[in-house]
Amino acid sequence: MGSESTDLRVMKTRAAIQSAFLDLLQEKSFNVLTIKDIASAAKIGRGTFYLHYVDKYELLEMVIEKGLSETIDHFHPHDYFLDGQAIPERITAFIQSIFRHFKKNARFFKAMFFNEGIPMFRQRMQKRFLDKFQAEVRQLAFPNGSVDPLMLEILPIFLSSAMIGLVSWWLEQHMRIPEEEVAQRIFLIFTRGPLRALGFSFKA
Amino acid sequence: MGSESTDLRVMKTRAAIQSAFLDLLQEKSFNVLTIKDIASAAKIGRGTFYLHYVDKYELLEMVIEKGLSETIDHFHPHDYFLDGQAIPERITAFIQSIFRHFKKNARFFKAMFFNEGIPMFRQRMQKRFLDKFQAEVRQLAFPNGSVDPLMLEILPIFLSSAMIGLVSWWLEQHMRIPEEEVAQRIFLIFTRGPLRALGFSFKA
DNA sequence: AAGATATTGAACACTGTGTTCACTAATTAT
DNA sequence: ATAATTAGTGAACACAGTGTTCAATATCTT
Repeated sequence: MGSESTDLRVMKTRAAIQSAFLDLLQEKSFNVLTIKDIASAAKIGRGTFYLHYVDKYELLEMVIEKGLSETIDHFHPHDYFLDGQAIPERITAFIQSIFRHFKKNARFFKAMFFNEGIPMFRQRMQKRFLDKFQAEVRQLAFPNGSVDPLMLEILPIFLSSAMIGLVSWWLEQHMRIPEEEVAQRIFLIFTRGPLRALGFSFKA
Repeated sequence: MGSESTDLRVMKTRAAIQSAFLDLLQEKSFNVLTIKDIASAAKIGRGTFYLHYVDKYELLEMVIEKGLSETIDHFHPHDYFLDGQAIPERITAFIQSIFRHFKKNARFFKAMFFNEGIPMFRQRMQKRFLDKFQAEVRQLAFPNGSVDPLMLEILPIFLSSAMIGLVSWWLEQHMRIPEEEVAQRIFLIFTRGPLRALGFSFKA
């Protein structure tokens, strides 16, 4: 049951299971997927499935974990700031790289975002982003030295929720709009704020 | 099976089912909930459940629909703007009222946000917000007359994702922080933008 | 080539589903 | 109040999916 094994048969079987699983998730809700479905799509015996995973939830767990750790490595908030100044080119470059990563792994993310039965994927993904962010943000030199602690707590949640929502929308639209375009608008929202980005001013 | 019925027995039974259901969702994943669990918590026969709902998914559907339509009525974006100007007091008042609504219906929202097995709740809720927003935003008078269409598409998604994320975080923290405090920070983000809200400036 | 290990497929008990049916209880209409 | 109507009960049933076991077979490793 150990996740590592060099036996060819094991590797082939697991790859077949995971690939068949992702394919099935494009068409059919995770809720109604049966082990029989997965086994026959992967062309293995039903009993064989149980030699590798306790149940379909563990399989999902493994697939998610793999997908998320690959994703999180693209994320280095620390690089986008220098001495309390944001570096615009790096920020837009980062936003674009995020979108490209999602495009490259669209099969995985479409399954995760849009399959009706996947539990808590957004939350899990967000948690991973937040953890990484927290770890890196402590090393940041802040302007003025002191920052409002509540703002420091709220903002990462605000931003990660917003970004995950946007990426999900973009995938849902089949990546219709070039990532450069989207990234540019996001940058505007970041720098000017949502209201001004739409052209609003404020009443005194 | 019609959703409306004035028969006392029917109303009592349905109320018992829905309340037991929400209670169970606080402790146990929707995935592993059985009709038997629900029936015995609601103190009805298992067969009786099927007189009212096709399966547990339809029950969930009904409960969600009820919760969301009550929520969406608290939302009147149209009121927060006047002739291309945002009205600060109204915006903060609105943000606070959102948080209060979630506090008042915490049993429902905790189940929906944090129960492992609820499928796609965030997405569904977001869609309802977006639809309402779209319907109202057309009536808005925009500054300069013309607005970047892509920005107009992206921003509602950005904001609704962010807000849903924040509310969910706030509930998860057991509403530790007064809604006035949170609303004030959100207002800052809206007006100054995320980066400036943290005190960053920009390199040319 | 021999030994080790993974896969197979059939069988098994078990749990939950969704339906039916005759019976009883509660509600509504007269 | 009583009759007519409708809802709830509880037991039985067939069915589908689960997770396990076991001897036989296939495939890898050394």
